[in-house]
Amino acid sequence: MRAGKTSIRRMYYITTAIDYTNGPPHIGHAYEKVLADVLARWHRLKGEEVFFLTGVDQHGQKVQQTAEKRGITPAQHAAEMTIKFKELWARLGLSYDGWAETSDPRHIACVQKILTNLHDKGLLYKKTYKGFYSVRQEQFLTDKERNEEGVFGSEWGQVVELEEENWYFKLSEQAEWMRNFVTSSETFVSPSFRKQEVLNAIERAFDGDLCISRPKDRLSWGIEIPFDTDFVTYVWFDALINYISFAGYLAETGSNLPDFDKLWPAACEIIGKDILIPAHGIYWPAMLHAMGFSDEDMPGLLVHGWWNINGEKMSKSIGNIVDPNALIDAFGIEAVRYYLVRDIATGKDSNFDADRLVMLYNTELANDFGNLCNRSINMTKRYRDSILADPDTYDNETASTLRQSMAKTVADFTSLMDSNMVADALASLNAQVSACNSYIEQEQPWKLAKDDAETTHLDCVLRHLMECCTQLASLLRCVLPDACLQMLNQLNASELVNTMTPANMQWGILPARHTVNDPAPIFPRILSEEEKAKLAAKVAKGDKK
RNA sequence: CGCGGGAUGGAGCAGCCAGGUAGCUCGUCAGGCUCAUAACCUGAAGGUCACAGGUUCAAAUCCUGUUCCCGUAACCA
Repeated sequence: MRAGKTSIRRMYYITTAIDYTNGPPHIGHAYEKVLADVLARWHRLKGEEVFFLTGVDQHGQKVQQTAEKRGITPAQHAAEMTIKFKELWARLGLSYDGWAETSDPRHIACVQKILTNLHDKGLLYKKTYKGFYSVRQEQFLTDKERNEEGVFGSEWGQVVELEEENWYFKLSEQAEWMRNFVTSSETFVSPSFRKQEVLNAIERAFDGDLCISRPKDRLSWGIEIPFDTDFVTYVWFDALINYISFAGYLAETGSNLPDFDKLWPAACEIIGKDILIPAHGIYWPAMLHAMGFSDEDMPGLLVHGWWNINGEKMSKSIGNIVDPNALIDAFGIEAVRYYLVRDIATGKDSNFDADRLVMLYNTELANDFGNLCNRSINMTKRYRDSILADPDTYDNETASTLRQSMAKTVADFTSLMDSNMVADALASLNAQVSACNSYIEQEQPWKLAKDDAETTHLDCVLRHLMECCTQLASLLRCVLPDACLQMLNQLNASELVNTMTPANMQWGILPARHTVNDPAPIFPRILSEEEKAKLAAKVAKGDKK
């Protein structure tokens, strides 16, 4: 549909679901955004041009209701909640390039153009629906809502029979295309086990068409339907459109939005498993196809799992919502970012456990990686006045093995991150950290330092350690940007790795006579008072020995 | 009823798609080291891979059935 697209240099376009501004953000919101940020940073690290979009969904019934209860306007309530999201994202260091909020006039204009186009094509129609309506819940009820006696229970409050006109999107016309597309596409949904769910859902979803409007007297907080101004459009043609509206689709000149042809299709739309069906797996591609997008112009969906709390689903009614701000207050940003992508296999569910958060931070970051860098730099400082000798003056078996495993780590990390398997990528990195710590034990640099005959041997050991720390820190930057920058600064290597991508990362980043800066712990251990006391007791005991 | 996921040493997980000595982290125990954030390294104990059949020279992995756990259940126009 867009001739000459191949000549344009494509960017890596990554999006997240836009969060509903009914309530404040919880750990599930934070997970999705951190995952997106890590992947965005990874692709930037690879030298790709990246556009990372996230934002908020501000319209709808629940926002309007909550605002009414609070005695403020929906716009005010949405704006307040939006600030909470933005503040959290700033704390977590999210590097998004675009911000999508559905009350943005540019988005509204795009939605209205799309609706007009579809209306002109005859893909939208108006029809009257008659049914039972719950005044309290403000929704129509189906037979499913009837209880065993076949009546609507008291939870629905007053139920009246009501007749209402609305606009519909001819979803059913897309069924055959959907079936073919989802069956044949290798990239539309990942992980692959989700594809079967979408296929199963297609058979059920296309019985009828999709209602896309609400009369204004029932819902005013939304985008007005341009050709029938008594109605606003309802959720699908509002929220889902953000992925293209903020990427510059049908944008006016001077709108300050990106060049759509460079971005689309999105390489990675990150969503939770709860909104795959029907919204993103069915409605979204059907909408795009109706708008004229071809198979090649469909986005790739990355469907992530959920954090459960003590084996239970996180929910307001159970009252087990985990507040990301409180977590950051208690454990710091590095620990939270690390945990959220380390302790869950992308796509699967995991159980949230603050003890594991602390454990993973203390062991993998503080004890293993942080301590490796610290002890290595410290030895360089102590034994060599912080100056590395020329390379190639000495070599041995252990050094050669370490170089090989370092190269393999870069390759493994790359292929795992490219498959969005962040937890596994971090595991491969940790394996190399262990190899480095093991290398130190084997070589015992503190002994080499006492032996004049081992001068070049010691130089070799220190150089290998510094080089590994530099490479490891530069890879880990996508997960822990601030901490790794500090580490690279201690290594005096932040400039040296700036232009480096994993693909051209080779042994020998640090030049001859490279000088490192003074070491300082970057990942201080998280200890409770009780643990501190325990450690002190252990030490006292050890001293007596 | 349907659909999806899961059941692997004390805990949490990977491996299963493309069968071939059961792996990782934490915990436990025993050693070692002293450069380091009282961190690090080595070794050991601990599993009939939910159960029952089948295919195969060979099954955690493929097939069939069973049990248990979790999620979801469209069409709420």
